[in-house]
Amino acid sequence: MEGKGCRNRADYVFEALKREILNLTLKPGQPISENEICARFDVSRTPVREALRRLQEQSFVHTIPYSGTYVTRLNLEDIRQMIYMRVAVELMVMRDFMKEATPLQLEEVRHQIRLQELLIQQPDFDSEQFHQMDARMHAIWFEFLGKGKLWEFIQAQQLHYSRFRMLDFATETDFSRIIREHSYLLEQLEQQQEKELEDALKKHLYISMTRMKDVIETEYREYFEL
Amino acid sequence: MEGKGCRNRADYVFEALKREILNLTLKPGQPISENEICARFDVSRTPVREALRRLQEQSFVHTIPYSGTYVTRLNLEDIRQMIYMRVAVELMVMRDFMKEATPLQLEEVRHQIRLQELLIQQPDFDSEQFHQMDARMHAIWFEFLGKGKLWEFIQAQQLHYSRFRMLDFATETDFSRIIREHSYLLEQLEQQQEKELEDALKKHLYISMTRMKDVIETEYREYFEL
DNA sequence: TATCGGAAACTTGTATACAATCAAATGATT
DNA sequence: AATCATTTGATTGTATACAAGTTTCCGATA
Repeated sequence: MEGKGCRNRADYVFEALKREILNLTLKPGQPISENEICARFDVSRTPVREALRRLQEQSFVHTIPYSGTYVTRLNLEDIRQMIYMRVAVELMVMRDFMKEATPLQLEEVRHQIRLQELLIQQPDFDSEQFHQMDARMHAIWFEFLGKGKLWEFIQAQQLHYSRFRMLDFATETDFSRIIREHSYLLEQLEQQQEKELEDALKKHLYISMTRMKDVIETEYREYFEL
Repeated sequence: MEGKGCRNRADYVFEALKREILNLTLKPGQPISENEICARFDVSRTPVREALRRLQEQSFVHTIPYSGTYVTRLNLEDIRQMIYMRVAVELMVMRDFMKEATPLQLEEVRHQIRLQELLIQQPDFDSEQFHQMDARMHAIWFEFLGKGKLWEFIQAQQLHYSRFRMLDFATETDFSRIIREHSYLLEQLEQQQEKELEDALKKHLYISMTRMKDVIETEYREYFEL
């Protein structure tokens, strides 16, 4: 019960529901019954409602008064604009980093890429592990620039995008492609090739968007708005 | 009571408190008494607590269990990184807009700038009006690119920055400077001067940061962390 | 006087009862 | 059989009582 930053029952329910929404255990569009949650966690409606209001504030659920509460559906256009934002921010971070990167820092980045290569060579590696390593990879640029909080913020506000990527990961098989792209990014950064860096980063971040277009239209259509 | 999107008492309290926090009626660091709020709005603790939990989720207040609830203080480093993000996003938007701007759209921007000039020539103009016009100005780039939602998002996540700017506006007297900067931005955009555009935008957005440094250290020190 | 202990008065956390509203099922009417 | 009004059961919204913990204050004690 008291795992992580759960200082009370409302926190616990909030974290649990958030986790289930993010890993798609609770499906987009699915109705959520307050009383059912109460029974599941053996708490009263008060902490459950607090959790739901907080989830609503982050647009993970929406409530229709006197009617019902539902897990929000994914919105492709919103996700597209979020990725646009992330490209813009990460590009500026990389350009700034390019100007002042020390050999020690560059080696640290290379180290991260080599770790990724070793991970996917293990026969039973967990895609969740890779996800974390990928995030760590992107986080490093920010931290070296003293913009760690900004990365935290970007991540926090991209949780819907991460829900989208959850769908993506099920179909992803070629992890080596991602690593090759990381290598290429570092290469262009070291050689101060601004234009190539920009194009590569855009491609790297937008690719899941294009890959998923058809999957959405068929299998998971009901997970999306419109 | 039912003004705007207030569907219930909790919504009403939330909007009211949020407004008071943003315009600094409720001062950073100030304790908030649930019972006092109850008395003020003549509602029970339930909707008040819902409002506070939502405000907490947006980091406008923080609650120490069994102890108290307080308006969050401003964090200069956080604000700095937020502005960095905004520069990155807005710069990319302007660069993209530069490539595909139509004469009609450019005229619309010029129109906005002229409106600002006319506004500050009125002897009794409201600085809040100017604030809105300034926001409208920046919003236009996004809308023309079909990224309106992204601007909404940026704004929503920059409410702390807006709290900071509230302090700034009290001391701001030279609104014509801001308008001159807008004109200059448009000029560089029309002439496709990427480098100059970038420098001007950075200066335009970072300037309040540098202007406020000394004010913070003296008059409003207790509004900030550290 | 200074320090420690404990009671009292605050704070937030939780459970519960009930009110308000909506949505679906039901039955009367055409 | 179809339609409309009503009832029934669902949901969320609100008030209140009490539990749990923290802080403050005051007095006993060294």
